[in-house]
Amino acid sequence: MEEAEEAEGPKGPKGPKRADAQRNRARILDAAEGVFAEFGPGGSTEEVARRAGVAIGTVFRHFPTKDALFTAILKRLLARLLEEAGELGGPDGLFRFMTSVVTQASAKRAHLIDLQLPGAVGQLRDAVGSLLAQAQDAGTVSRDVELGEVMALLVSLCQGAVVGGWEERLSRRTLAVVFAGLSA
Amino acid sequence: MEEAEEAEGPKGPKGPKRADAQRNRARILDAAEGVFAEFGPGGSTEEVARRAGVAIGTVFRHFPTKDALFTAILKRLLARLLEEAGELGGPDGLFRFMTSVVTQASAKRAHLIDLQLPGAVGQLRDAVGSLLAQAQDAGTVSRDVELGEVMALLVSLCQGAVVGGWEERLSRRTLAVVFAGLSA
Amino acid sequence: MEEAEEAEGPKGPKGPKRADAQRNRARILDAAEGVFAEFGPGGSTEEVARRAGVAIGTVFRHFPTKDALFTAILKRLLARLLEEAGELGGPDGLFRFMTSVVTQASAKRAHLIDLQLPGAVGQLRDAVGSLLAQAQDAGTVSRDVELGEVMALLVSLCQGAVVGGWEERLSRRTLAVVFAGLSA
Amino acid sequence: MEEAEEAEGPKGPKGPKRADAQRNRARILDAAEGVFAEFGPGGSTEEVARRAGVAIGTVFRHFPTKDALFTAILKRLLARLLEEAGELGGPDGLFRFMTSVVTQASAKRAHLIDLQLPGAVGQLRDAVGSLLAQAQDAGTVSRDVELGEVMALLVSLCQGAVVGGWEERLSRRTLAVVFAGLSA
DNA sequence: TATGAATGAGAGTTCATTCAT
DNA sequence: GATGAATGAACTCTCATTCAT
Repeated sequence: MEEAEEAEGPKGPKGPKRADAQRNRARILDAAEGVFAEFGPGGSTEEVARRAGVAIGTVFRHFPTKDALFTAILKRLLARLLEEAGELGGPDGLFRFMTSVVTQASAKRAHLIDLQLPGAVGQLRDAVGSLLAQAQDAGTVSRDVELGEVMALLVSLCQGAVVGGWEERLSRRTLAVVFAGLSA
Repeated sequence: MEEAEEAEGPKGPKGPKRADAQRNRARILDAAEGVFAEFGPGGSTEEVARRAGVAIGTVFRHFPTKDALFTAILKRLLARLLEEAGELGGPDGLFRFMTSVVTQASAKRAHLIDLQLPGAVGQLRDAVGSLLAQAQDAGTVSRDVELGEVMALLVSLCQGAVVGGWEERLSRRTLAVVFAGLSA
Repeated sequence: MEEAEEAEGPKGPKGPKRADAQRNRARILDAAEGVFAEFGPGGSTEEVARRAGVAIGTVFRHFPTKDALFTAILKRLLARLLEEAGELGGPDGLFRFMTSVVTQASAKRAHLIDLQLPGAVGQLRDAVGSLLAQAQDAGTVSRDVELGEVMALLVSLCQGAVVGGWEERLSRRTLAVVFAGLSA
Repeated sequence: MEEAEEAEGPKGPKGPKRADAQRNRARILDAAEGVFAEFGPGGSTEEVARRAGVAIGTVFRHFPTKDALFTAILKRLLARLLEEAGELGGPDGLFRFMTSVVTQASAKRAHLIDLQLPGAVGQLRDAVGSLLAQAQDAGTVSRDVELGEVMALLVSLCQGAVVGGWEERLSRRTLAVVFAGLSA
């Protein structure tokens, strides 16, 4: 319902949505990402409206509940991750993807997981699964490793990076341990 | 006020605190642990009172703010972890400690980190550092590994276990990857 | 936010505030004046809302704290007093002003002073000072009298009228004694 | 009920009240006077207990409600005033009494009036009436003056002194105006 | 009699959500 | 479609009062 702008061309079947409405939608999402990153899920919707430069009513016109906002944020994040995963591949595609995701999480302090989107993990799982297979084919990752623990590690590292506020060096060294474990 | 159990004068327990008060304090902490595990930091204090079977005023007599409750929970958790760490040791003491912590986190869904206690991480860090040194002496963990990434991994895995609701098998396999990485 | 009525830019009223909002603001102030007159500063904000016929949230939208309500009430009262003082003058302007203020205090039971507004007393002091000067020039008030005691008497009489619930006759006779003292 | 200690000798009909109980009663009254002077009627009873060095239960054993505390404070104050009034007399007895009362009010910042005791004003009124009569007989106060306005002025000046925090000079000058008015 | 832990109604305040403008 | 005032339930916290110890 809300993903119209990504899945369709400029004149998709949804009809000619007003330009300012689309602009507002994006600004609200950006603002919300910042607010929830800063204050957690408890961040107030009025603060979102303020940062987006719109009135509170506009926020609720676009996202009828706070949960809808959460969902939309996660959906957008997921789309970006999937796109990135699709562009990667080869022996160290998995490692590069994990590094990228963890780095982003750390930088944006986005609580990737507090905002649960049913099905979202599934899609990401497929993409990671593909990267894992390629890495195992190339011998970069041991055949003993299953997708389950890779996802678990990915999620864990994101959370850890967010709450720990990891610097670049810590991030690199921590990932190195995990990568060594996956290779063993 | 809350540190009675560790900081006592030479003449024993800090005054004859009434038995029912002590009982209530413990019940409130137990209830709060459950409530915050279930609803996150946003869980309501009234729900805590309800589960503890006391009136709301009693909760606030024992813990004058919600934050004081958070702090007390974390303090108790930390004390337990430190005790456990003290009893472990030897080549695989580190691994057994990490396993235990992650398992507990997963079972009790305690957000170990959202509740920040100044100094708490420091004490835990010391205890883990000791276990790490023993493991490195025994050759169980590589000498390249630093305490920083061990702590980062420990925190990450706890967070991951909590949000992911890991089953026993997933927990074991995920830890195995990390342990392999530490040994490499 | 509250100072709109006196501090306005060159292009008139600070934005087209909605009519119902302005109406509500006035009704809340009126209601609050009554509630605090009746119960003192301890009067409840919910009672204010009830009397104003709005929900509690509306009160807090207009006045974000109880103190802001106090301040706004006093500001409005002060504005009225200053306006009245400006219109008076001549030999018995001071006496007429004091009579008017005390009468109002008695009638509305407004605790003129418990609600302290920084600067407020200063402005009133200036206005009273002007009336005093005129009275002294006309010989109605002795030259020995200073502004300090006039203000002290004014405040005292207001307080006394409020707590004493003075009838008209008592008010008149009490003021007569004070006026005689000022003339002597 | 509470005035036992003033009205009776050391072995009055009330029986041999325990010494510590009497001591506690006085300490509580002293503490309460200070607390209510500092925080107004909103001052908390727990603070009273703390300052008196007793537990909260003891406060309520002596004064079953907060209002009872108010009443007792006022009663004690009144007794002192009456005693003082009885010792004064002569031409300027009234003026000296008023000066003394206002000075005390200013010094102790006691809100003499917020704590209304039915009947209390009556007794004080009689005492002041006697002083007034003597002053009028001596010609110090005009025969036109009635007791009503004297009481009103006394109460007003106390209130004014309390909220205004009068210094000695201001107190003296303000009273001088009033006294001039009474003499005229 | 003194204690102080427990009570619970009620306070001020916040915030997701609705709806008249 | 956008606005922002209004709503009211829910929250944290306070305090006069009760009662088991």
